[in-house]
Amino acid sequence: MDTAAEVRIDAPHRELLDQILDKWSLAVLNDLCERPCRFNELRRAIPQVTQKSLTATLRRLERNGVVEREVVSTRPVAVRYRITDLGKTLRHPVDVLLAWTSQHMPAVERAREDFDEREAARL
Amino acid sequence: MDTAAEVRIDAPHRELLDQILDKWSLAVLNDLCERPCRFNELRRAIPQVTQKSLTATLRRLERNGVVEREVVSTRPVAVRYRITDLGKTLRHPVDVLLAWTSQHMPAVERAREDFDEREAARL
DNA sequence: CGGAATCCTAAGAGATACTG
DNA sequence: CAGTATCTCTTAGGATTCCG
Repeated sequence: MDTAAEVRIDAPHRELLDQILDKWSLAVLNDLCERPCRFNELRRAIPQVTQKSLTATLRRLERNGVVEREVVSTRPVAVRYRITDLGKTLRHPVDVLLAWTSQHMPAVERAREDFDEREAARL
Repeated sequence: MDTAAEVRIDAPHRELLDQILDKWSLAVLNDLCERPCRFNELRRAIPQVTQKSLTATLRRLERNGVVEREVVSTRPVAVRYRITDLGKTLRHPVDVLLAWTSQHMPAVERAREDFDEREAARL
């Protein structure tokens, strides 16, 4: 795969990454990649998220076109969230990212210990 | 490339991503991938960053083992930041990410306009 | 069920001034 | 040069309550 070696990280790109890689978005996208989900279904799948944050995350993802919100007018209403075609294209970048964290987590943890140790010794 | 389809996004992975993909880290890593840089060199390369945020970013990256800090004891002191071998392995994931934003930015912007328009019409 | 509205706090960002 | 220290201020986020 040839990737650009000299990519500009300007404000728009930075903002987009912030909105798609933020605290809860990855978890939401991951779940929606497997299957469409109801609101409370997502809440249960991501136990630590608050209702407020989940709502905000879903709105943001919807606004950016990677998630779709479908209201089923039963009563009480059912709301179904699903990934869009655009959202599916995020799968690869996200997987590459998570593969990196999985693979290098041990090295990172060693680095942290070393750093903290040196820091402690310095005092 | 085979990437894991079912990766858990637990707290440690989330935290690591937060520390490496945060607001200024990508820009710093990008610059350090090209060449080692002095502190003020980085400041100039990333005009909007404040000294405080740049310091914090560099410390965080150093602690996670992706950036190295070398103090040259001249006077006044010179400090040289360089990417580590571990840091170099971030190049690919980051490039994939930036390739995604570059490629899909137009679609995202269209989605945003549609969303905002619908939002305005709803009121 | 799927939120919206409100209140609150804690972390981060900016600005400014100072230092080895 | 490369920071640290301090202060203020804004904002993201949690907890809680209420609603169609």
